[in-house]
Formats: sequence, C-alpha cells, structure tokens
Amino acid sequence: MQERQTKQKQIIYEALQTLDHPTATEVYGYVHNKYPTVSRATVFRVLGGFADNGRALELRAAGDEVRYDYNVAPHYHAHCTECGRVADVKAENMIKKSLQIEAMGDFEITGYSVEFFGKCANCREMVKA
Amino acid sequence: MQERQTKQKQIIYEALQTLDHPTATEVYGYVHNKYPTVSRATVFRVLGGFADNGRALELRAAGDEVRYDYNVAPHYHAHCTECGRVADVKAENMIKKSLQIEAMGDFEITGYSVEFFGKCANCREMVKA
DNA sequence: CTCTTATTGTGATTGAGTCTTAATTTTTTT
DNA sequence: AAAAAAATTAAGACTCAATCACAATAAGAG
Repeated sequence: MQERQTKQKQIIYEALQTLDHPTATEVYGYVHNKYPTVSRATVFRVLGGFADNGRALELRAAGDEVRYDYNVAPHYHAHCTECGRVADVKAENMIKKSLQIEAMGDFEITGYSVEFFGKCANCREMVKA
Repeated sequence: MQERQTKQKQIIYEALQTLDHPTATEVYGYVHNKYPTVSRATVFRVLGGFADNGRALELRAAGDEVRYDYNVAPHYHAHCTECGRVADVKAENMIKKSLQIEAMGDFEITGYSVEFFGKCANCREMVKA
C-alpha cells in the first residue's frame, strides 16, 4: 500500500493554494481555523511530504522560516529581506546554457537554485513613515 | 567610537579561516576548545557582525544551519544535501547579462544568489556501503 | 466487513539562535 | 598613567520552528 489520501492532506493543499507562499505555521493557522483537530506535527509532516513528492516547493531564505509553493512549474522567487514575503519572478534562461563550471569539488550536482532579494513595496513604505 | 578589536573576534576569524565553511556551532567548538570562556552568544553575535560588515558570507541551504565563509570574493557554492557540507564552485558569467526579468512583483531587487545542490563524495560512498 | 499499515494527535523534546543584564575591556580623554 | 565613556562580553534563561515517540485512528485492499 502506498500513499493514502486523507482529509488533512486535502486541507493543507487547499491552504497552499489559498495563501501566498505561506510558512508551515501560516498553513497551520489556516488549517487549524477550519479543522481545530489537525495538529501542528501533521502540517509539518505533510508539507515535508509534498516537497518530497514534488507536489510543492520548499523555499528558504535568509532569516526567515521555510515557505511552501504549490506552483512547481519553473519560476523564480524574490524574497523580501524585511518581512520575508515572497513574490514570483518570471525570467527565461536565467542560467547560461554554456555554463563553464571549472571546479565543483567532488560533488555530483543534481540541481541549483536562484533566489532574488530585495524589499517589497510594503516594507519600502514602512521606511518612509 | 567605532568597532573595537577584541581577542574573541580574532579567534573567531581564525576559526573561519581554519574550518571549512563552518556552522556557528562548529566555530563555537573550535573557539571554545582554545578559550573555554568565550560564550556561544558571542560567537553568534560576532559572526553576524562579520556578515554585516562584509568580512564574511552567510550561507544558507535546505535543512542545514547557517554556514559562514571568510572568502568574500565572487564564487559559488555546492551544498551536499546529505551532510550539509559546502564546497566552492568556480564559474564565470553564471547569470546571463541580458537577463529578461518579466515580473518582479513590486520588489526593489538588491541582489541574488545562486546555489548548487548535490551529493559530496563522502555521502555517495555511504550509499554504496 | 476485516485486516494491514499508513497516517494522525498529543505532548514532550530538541536545538539553533536571541535576549537580558551585570561585569569587562577597549579606546578616548584628561 | 589614570579616569571616563562606550562597545563588547559571559552566562544562562528564553524563544520558537521543527522533530520525535507512541498510542489511537482511519484509508484502502481483499
């Protein structure tokens, strides 16, 4: 028997689609609001499972907790260094195809990630005030 | 009066040069071994300060704690997804100069980072055994 | 319906990182 | 060289995201 379909997984996936690049804690808030019996451990466990299955992406950035993205299609992210909020970035052919990697240590590379950093409009407003 | 030179900072910087992309806890181990009175809080504080001053880089990757690099010259990193170890990567012109960013949300971008992921030789050995 | 086993809830636990406060040290000033 | 001023530190309590153990529950195959 393989993976099972549960109400918890459905609700958690719904939360992912509803919230904007939420943290596990934010997902827990949404889910717990509707179904108070769902536990924190389950939310963390299920989100980790989604990431393993390729049903969601784990986003990590400086000083912020892990965030999740149900959109697994190729796209990039901009992280606000103030509040941690994440916005999607569309950009084609980010990495040069003719990339010359001179030394990769003794690593067998399986992937890479490109992340952008900056300030969102909200946090730029904050500074002015 | 500006930044002060302290023995703690010297030792911590020495640890950065001696260890290979260490975590704060690894730096604490090295430092505490030589000077048992140096506290954990100081190690975290000083490393954070180095990062702010540009004397060191903060490296963050999935599932691993923050690591530090005293080499602030332009280079990239490969992260082992098993043990978290980091190796330097030399590569020129990684990002296309003609990058077409179509949508950046409402962000004012100040920087970006490119990180590679894979398995180091050590952890590939592990699997075979 | 029954059995097997993946999944969940609960609560304890971990551990990186932060914070507080008094005591030190560095650096400037006299 | 001493004293005053300000940055830094040691110590340990504290926070909080994330994990773990284990008994209870429920999905899905037969």
